[in-house]
Amino acid sequence: MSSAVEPFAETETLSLGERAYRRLRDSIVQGTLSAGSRISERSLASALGISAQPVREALRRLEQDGLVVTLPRRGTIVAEFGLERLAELGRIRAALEGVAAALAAERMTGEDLASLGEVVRGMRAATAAADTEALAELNERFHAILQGATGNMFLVRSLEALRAYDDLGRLRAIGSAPKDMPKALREHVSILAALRARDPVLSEARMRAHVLRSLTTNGVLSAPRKRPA
Amino acid sequence: MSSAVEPFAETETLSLGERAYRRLRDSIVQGTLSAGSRISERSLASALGISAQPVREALRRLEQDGLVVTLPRRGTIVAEFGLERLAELGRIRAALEGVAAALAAERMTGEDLASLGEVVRGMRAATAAADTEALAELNERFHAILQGATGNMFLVRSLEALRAYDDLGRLRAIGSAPKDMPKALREHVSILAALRARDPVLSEARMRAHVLRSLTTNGVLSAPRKRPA
DNA sequence: AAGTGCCACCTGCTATAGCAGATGTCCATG
DNA sequence: CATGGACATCTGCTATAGCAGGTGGCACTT
Repeated sequence: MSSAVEPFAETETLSLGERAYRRLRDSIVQGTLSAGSRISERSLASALGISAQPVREALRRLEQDGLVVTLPRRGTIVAEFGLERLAELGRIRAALEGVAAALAAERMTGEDLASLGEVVRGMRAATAAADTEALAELNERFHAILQGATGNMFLVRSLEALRAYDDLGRLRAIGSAPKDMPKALREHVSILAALRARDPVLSEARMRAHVLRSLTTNGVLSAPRKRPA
Repeated sequence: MSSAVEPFAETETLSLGERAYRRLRDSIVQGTLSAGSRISERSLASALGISAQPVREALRRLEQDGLVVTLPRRGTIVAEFGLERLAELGRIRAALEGVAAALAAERMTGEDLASLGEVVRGMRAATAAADTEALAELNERFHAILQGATGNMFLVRSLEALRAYDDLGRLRAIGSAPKDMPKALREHVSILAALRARDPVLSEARMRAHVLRSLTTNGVLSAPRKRPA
């Protein structure tokens, strides 16, 4: 386990607990810390070159995210997730992103809409060039701008946690086929249109459908299940 | 502030951090710790008769719940919530409870359905007797059984956090009029019917509508807004 | 050889001490 | 009287030390 984690490199402005949290989070999401691995507060602390408290703090937060379970006086291990569980979390994320879209449709400023338009324009170019890497980043920006426009920290935090599971599922399933890139582009365009029209209901429906469709093509969600609205 | 919190009474089996977390959570929800109150790790620790670490741990978790914000090196204060924010959180909760209902419709065992039937039967009696207190408890059981049937810890945890905001909103608005009790009963009955039919889409729609309607009669949600499906 | 109790070790958990940074007060200065 | 700066004091944050409980293995017994 000490081989999976390295000490911190440079002095940053974030607290050690925060840094340890993100570090562990990334390690779990990227699979560096595989499911079932036992994590010791002390050994991990010495591996990171810090004390035990920040590590413990990070583990507590990860536990609240559900990425880790700790048996009192026994140990802490990274949680395991079957495909079924990942599918559940995907559906939850779809619902939350839908609500985020609805809120954004009501609250978004013209500046936000302009930023989104810029992102979508970039998506069109990246799709034409089949640049999957740029597309992934643009997709992240798209959702980040939208969620940020809601101004709701709870929503942002929850979706951030759910994204971790999403990445975790991406490891299990084979990478999404590049042939659905045009489809994703069309969906983003239609979502943006609904946002511009300031239609919460339509924005929510389209966003939710988009996330669900994305999950099915990723193999996380099996059936193209019937959905409301 | 030290007058709002008292030392722990007896030795329980839970960790001090966990106890402090729940204690503070309840105090915030019940309004004992009003919004904007400054919380000091040290003073709160001495008030509870424990050390500072468990308190800090609890504050970190509360921060992740969004109930508290902490400015580095400056202090920790309980977050403030306008009615608008509470309305947002209510809509989020409605969406999540909807997903929970959908999952429950797929996974619920016959035993779970029987328990729900029992609860609904109790609701019918309590509604006839206008016993609001029993009704509140039964309502809580109803949702608890349903959420537990999903077996999804993330969902349960998130909804638990959201319930805190819900209680917070209940303090602001005047108590729900007792005249909507029959309406709530009918909604619960219809939800149970959808669950028995194992219809995820219908269960979700009805549950979501139920939560939204409940929020509107509580005054948290203003308009009886149009909703999907 | 199989069962059993004991003990060293490891775990999460809590307490104490002390750090750097931010704040407010009080005094000297214009 | 107004203003700027130094210091006491508060804050969150981290490190060190030590606690109780749980595990595994080794020796001893039968």
